Amino acid sequence: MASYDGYMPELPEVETIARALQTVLPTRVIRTFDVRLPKMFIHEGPEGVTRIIGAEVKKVERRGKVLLLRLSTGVTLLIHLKMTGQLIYRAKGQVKLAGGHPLPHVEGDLPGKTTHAIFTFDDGSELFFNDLRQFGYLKMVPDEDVSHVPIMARFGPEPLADDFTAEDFAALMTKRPQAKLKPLLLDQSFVAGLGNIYVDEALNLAKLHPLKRAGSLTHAQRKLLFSAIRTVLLRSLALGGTSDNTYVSIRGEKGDYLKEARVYHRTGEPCRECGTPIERLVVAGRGTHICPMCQAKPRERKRT
DNA sequence: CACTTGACCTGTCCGC
DNA sequence: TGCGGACAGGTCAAGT
Repeated sequence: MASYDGYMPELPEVETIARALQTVLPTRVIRTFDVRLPKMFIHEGPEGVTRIIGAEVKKVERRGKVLLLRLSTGVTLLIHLKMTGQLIYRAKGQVKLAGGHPLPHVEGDLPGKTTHAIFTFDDGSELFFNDLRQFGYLKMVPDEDVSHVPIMARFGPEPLADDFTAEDFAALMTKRPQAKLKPLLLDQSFVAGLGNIYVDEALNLAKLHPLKRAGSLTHAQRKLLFSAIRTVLLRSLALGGTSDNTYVSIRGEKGDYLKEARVYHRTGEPCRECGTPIERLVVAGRGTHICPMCQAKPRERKRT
């Protein structure tokens, strides 16, 4: 069945990268910025790299699945890894990455043929942006425009934010009663940062079928789904994310969440709760994994 | 208006 | 052994 495995950096993976970069990049000054595949570097106006070279990295943040590098020159770099993007950091003189070579899809030493942009810093360290499928991008935006970039403007609440409560989540659900749970949770304007892996994981933990309508949930189920989302995200964060195929940390290390995934990538394997084989179906055009026993299929009323 | 589909890409897997 | 097609999926634009 399933052939090539994606790896999908979602909230836990992007957060893992952001935290790691935040420990090494601030106060570093960018000495060179080499864009090998021009379409991966998006910027307005003619200045291009002139606002990047010589800039000091002030802070690294995450919003949804987007990384934000705040620079001292009044611009922010928005980095989206989409499915197969990697950011690999190498200290000066470092020979081997912690995860060992070769990185997925990077044969031999860096840069590889999927390396599309390279930063070098004042201390001799380097940051490589690799992307097998070239869907990702680096977008340079003046600080004052960041919140107006469409992807940023659309984001819904951060599911792990302290001030985002179960009641807030339940209230949002009542506004989308017709929506099916899976496409709703994948919608970044509903809640930011969930992708295919953690939607499947959260729905299974909450014992809810992905085709169930949001409006059909009881209040208890809405709160249960909220806590399930937080549980799977926090657990994955603790394990360094999910490495299905190409995801690695900035030091080349894989994440361990897949080892204890409940349903994702476990088609045919026994449900950890009841032993029933995990099934794969397609919902909203995406591979979807469920336990058919724990997650009862909703009775769909025929439209007349 | 809400939802679905296709495009963007490349490597892997499967069938013939 | 080789080749073509399906598939993987985040986001956006276009279609229903």
